[in-house]
Amino acid sequence: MHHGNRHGRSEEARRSVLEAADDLLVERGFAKLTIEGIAQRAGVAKQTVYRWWSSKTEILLEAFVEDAAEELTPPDTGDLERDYREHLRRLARFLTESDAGAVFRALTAEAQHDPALAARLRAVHLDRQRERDRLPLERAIERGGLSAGADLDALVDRLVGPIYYRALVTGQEVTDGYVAELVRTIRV
Amino acid sequence: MHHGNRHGRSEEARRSVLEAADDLLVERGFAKLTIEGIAQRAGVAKQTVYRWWSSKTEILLEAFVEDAAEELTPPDTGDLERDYREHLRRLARFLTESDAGAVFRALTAEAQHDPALAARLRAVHLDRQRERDRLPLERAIERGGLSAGADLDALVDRLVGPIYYRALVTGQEVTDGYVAELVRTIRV
Amino acid sequence: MHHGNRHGRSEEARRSVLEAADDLLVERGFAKLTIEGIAQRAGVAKQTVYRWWSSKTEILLEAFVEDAAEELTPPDTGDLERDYREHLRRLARFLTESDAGAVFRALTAEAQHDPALAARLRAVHLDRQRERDRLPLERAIERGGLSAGADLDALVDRLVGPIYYRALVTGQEVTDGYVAELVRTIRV
Amino acid sequence: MHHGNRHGRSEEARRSVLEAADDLLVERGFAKLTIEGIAQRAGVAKQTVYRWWSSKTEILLEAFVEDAAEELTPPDTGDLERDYREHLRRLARFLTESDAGAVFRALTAEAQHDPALAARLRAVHLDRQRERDRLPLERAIERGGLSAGADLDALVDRLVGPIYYRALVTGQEVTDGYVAELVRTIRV
DNA sequence: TCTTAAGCGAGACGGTACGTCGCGTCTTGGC
DNA sequence: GCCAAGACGCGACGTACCGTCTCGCTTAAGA
Repeated sequence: MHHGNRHGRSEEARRSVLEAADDLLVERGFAKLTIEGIAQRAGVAKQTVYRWWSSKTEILLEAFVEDAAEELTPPDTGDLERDYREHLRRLARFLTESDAGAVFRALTAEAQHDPALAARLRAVHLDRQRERDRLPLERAIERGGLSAGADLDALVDRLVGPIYYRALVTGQEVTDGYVAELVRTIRV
Repeated sequence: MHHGNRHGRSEEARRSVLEAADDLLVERGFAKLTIEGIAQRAGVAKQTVYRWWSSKTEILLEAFVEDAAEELTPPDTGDLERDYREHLRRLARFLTESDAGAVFRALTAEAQHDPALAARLRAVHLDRQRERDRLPLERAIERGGLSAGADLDALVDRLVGPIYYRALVTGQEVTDGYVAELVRTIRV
Repeated sequence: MHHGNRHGRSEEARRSVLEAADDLLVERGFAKLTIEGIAQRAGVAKQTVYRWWSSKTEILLEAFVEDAAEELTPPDTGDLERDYREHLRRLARFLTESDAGAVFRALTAEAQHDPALAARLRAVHLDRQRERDRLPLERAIERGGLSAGADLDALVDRLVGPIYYRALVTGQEVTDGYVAELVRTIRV
Repeated sequence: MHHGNRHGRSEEARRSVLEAADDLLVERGFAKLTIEGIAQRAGVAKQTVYRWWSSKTEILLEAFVEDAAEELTPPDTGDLERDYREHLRRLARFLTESDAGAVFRALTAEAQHDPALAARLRAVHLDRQRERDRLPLERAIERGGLSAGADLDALVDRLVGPIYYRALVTGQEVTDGYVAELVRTIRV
């Protein structure tokens, strides 16, 4: 086995770091997550971490993109409201219960006082997620079940916004009934 | 001027600390906000800070409650939609542009990985704010302009949720048109 | 027990550091002597070392002055040559065999590329030692056994110079016979 | 120009390293002399340095032997004292003012806590230098101007010892008068 | 009036983590 | 087979804050 050479970095070290960061975030929380600790858990030199990442949020971002981004694609049942009921339930569960959701919340939290991170987070995840979020609406327009003139952006916001709000701000539970009522408002 | 006495804390020191914390948060951001720095800026001994607060978020929470909580009361014009248009516009501005909003975002961010802080934040601000947020709806019901059976909680979420979502997550601008369309959905 | 307050540093920490430095120099040698290691062995925070000393040589210098400087006072038997035979033998043993001598050699070594240290070393030790080195000559002049016009500085150099030369440069042994012949040259 | 071949080491790389080491020692001092820095300045891979030398002192030793060892041969005027006056003056100047002397002081300094280096330094330089140092004495004996029974080793020590002592330990200046008086003591 | 105890500014303390530098080892592809 | 390049694990550097502590002061209540 070798460690690093001129033709690029050690993939092994890279994976170790991402996994260690993920594990430690879930185990100890963001505040107690340190680069020193990540390096130690990963069995890697601290310098190796600093060589490839500039901060612990960069590591989390890469880890997040790597293993979690594709989870949240809405289903395609041919029924607009049914698709969103399922999708929003999954979104709520992702935000409040999953490990990947914990990483996402940590990143979103840091992005509040780090505009560069906010931009990166949008670029690598949020923009793509937004496209996935609107898929059922686009399919409904294709099927003719929804007016083509609708402001999809605003409509998506009205669906996912309250979910994020409850998950990130008020901490209120997102019940099936809550989701169902939310989805019913699409018919405007 | 005096420092200390045997009957209670120095109000002067308390104010200095809160102001220093507020200023430094806006100047340097949450990550560079340190208790050591707050104490120095406030001209106060570190021990004095630790005597009365347990963390920098506790200080920010007290500062936030002290100077900002009352800003976000919706107007009462007798017109439901007009009240919310104004209220949501103010909410968006508060979240994205004001100093107090920066403190709120920092606290909400920290609350993502600190359940105790999340609970405190709800207790001292969010619950009360929620009551203020629903005032126009309650007045509309009293006026008979809205069905008494409506689920006000869910309705409030559908109004403020998208605002928080844009301000805290996607960073998209909240335009007057966006607010107007959002408010129009109340009539369901 | 207390650690530090506004009325000066902890004497306990100071002693621990000096002893740890002394011990570690003898155990591991100068190259493997680290401030991190000294702090750990002394049971002291690294910052406490840096607060009071600027380098490991500063620590060694203080330790050296504290426990070793007074060892090398020549005896006073009333016999000039006898006094120097004894003194030079002790000097050789100090330089090549004692722990304090090891510290002295380390400091002299560092002083080769650190003029500030060289000056400090002279100020706190060498100048005083030089005065002790010439005592037998001065007593001999008082007794009338030596011409008052002699260049004492040069004479002292001719006595101690070869001892330092063998101890620090060539590593040749300093035998009793060598010392005896050296001392015999005083009668010029 | 070529880099590497299958028939032995690159003389070009060797020279670059020795020159870089010499230059950097004089420019930055021994403490700031690093193998990493030498390799970079020499335009050579770190591995190439490690392939041929085991430490920075080994490099300096080779550099020292290469360019400086022959400077200190005493003149041969046929006059014992005159030869030594000139030789000791040159020795003092070498030790305190020349670049090669800086390298020598650095090596002697390191040799204080590195017996292997001390032995190497003697083997490659000091022993030979000692032979050069005694040449005038040997010539004087041949000429009959000095008793054949004299202890030449001790005599040489009494001449060069004080010079090294002043140069390496006390830092006092070595004046022409000082040298002259020292040389006068040969006639014992 | 005089003691006395609580709060104060100050700052040293034992720690942990920071981000950087240099160590000595390694692997690679080119010559 | 040596070379330039450079990533790697490692360990120490010197710094910044952490949260705790002791100190001498000021002050006001109560003995």
